[in-house]
Amino acid sequence: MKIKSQSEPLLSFFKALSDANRLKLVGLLAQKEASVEELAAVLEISASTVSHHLSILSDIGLVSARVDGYYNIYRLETDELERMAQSLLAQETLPEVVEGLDPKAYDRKILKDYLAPDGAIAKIPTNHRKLEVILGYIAEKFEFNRTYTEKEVNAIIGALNPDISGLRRDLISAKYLGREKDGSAYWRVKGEG
Amino acid sequence: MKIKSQSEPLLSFFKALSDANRLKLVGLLAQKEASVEELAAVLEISASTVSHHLSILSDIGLVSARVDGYYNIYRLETDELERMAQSLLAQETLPEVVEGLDPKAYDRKILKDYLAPDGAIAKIPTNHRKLEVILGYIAEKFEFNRTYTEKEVNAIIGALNPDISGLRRDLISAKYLGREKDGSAYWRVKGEG
DNA sequence: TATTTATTTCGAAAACAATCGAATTAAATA
DNA sequence: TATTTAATTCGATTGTTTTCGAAATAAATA
Repeated sequence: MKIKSQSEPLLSFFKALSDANRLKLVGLLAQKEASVEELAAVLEISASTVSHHLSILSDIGLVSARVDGYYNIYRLETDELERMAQSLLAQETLPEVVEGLDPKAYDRKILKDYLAPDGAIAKIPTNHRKLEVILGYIAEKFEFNRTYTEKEVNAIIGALNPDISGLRRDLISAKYLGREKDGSAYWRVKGEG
Repeated sequence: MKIKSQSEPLLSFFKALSDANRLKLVGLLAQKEASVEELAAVLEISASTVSHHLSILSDIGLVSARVDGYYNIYRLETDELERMAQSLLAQETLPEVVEGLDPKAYDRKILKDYLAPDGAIAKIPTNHRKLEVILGYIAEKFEFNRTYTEKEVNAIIGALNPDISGLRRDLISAKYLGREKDGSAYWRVKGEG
C-alpha cells in the first residue's frame, strides 16, 4: 500500500490556482458573481473550458454555483479562500507535507555505496558527512554500558576494514567512542543502539 | 503585442508549489538545509529531477544555494515564503489578477448575437440580462439634454426593430428613457453616451 | 595534473493538463 | 409537448511538465 502524504488539500489548492485562466476566474468572481457564458466571453475562451476550470475550483470548495433560470451563477467562496490562505501560514502545515518520507534514506544509500555485501567497509569516504554515517555504522558494533580493551576495539574495527588506527582515531574524535587518558579502556558514547 | 497580466509573480508562486515533489522539497528544507543528493535519496527520485525542481523554486526566490566543498547546500528562504503567503491575503492582490481583461466583452458578444450587420435588432432576447444590453444599445441612439416627441421616439426605435411599443415600454421601465405623465415628451435618462 | 565527485544541462520519453467543438443533459419558454 | 437555451460531459488534439539517463561542468582530492 502506498503511503499517502497528509498534504493533499494543500497540493490541490496550489494546483487549482496554478493556471492563468483559473486565477483570472477567481479574480473576476471576487468582483461579482457571474454565469459561465459571461466568464467565457470576458476570458475569451470556450464555455466548456470555463466549465472545466470551474469544476476544478469547485472541487476544493473555492467557488459554488446557484441555479437561476437558464443560468448557473458562480460565486467565490471568500471565506474558504481566506481560510486556505491562512492555513498556508500555519505552523503545522509544512511538517505535514513531509509526513511519510524516510529521513534515513540518505544514510542507507551511503551505507549501500560503501559497504561490501558481507558488511565490511569496502572503501572509506573522504567526505565528512559520509564518513560520519560509516562511523555510526561501526559504532553499532559496540555495546553500551561496558568497556573494551584496545585489543578488542581493534578486533571489531579490523573485521570491517584494515585501516584500524585511522578509524579508531576518527571514532574517538567524532565522539562515537570514549577513551581513558592512558588508553587502557574504550567505551561507546553515542549512537542509536 | 500581447497584453501581459499584472499577476505573474502570483501565478509563478502557485505553479512553483503545484507539484507534489516540490512541495515536499519545501517541507524538507523547512526542517534543515540539505544537498541535492540527500534530497534525491529521501524523495526517491533522480538528482537531475531534484535539481530541476530546485531551479524552479530558486527562480522565484523560495530557496537559495550555498556551495560547500563538493556540495550545493540548499536552504529555504523562510522570509520569502512568509512574504508570499502574506501577499495572497492582501487586498490588492486579486484585483491585479483581472487587469487587462475587458469586462464589456460579454455585452459586445450579446450585441453581436442579436444585431444584424446593418445595426438593426434582428431578434429581441427574452432573457433579462440580454434584453438589458439591447436596451442600452437603443438608448445610445438618443441624445442627452433634450426631449423627444413620441413620434420621434417611435421613428428611432422603428429604424431598429418593428416591435416599437414593446421596446418603448421596456426602455421606460428599465429607466433608459424618462416620460411626461401625459406622454407629451420623452428624454434619455441613463447610459454611457 | 588526472581523477573523483556532486551538480547542472541536455535531449528524449512518458504523463498530464488545457482547450475546442460536438453531443448530451436539464431547465425554461412557446 | 416541442423548442430554445445554458451548462456539462465527451473525445480528440495540442501544448506543457515531469522524469530519466547521458553528457558537460565545476570543484576537490590523489
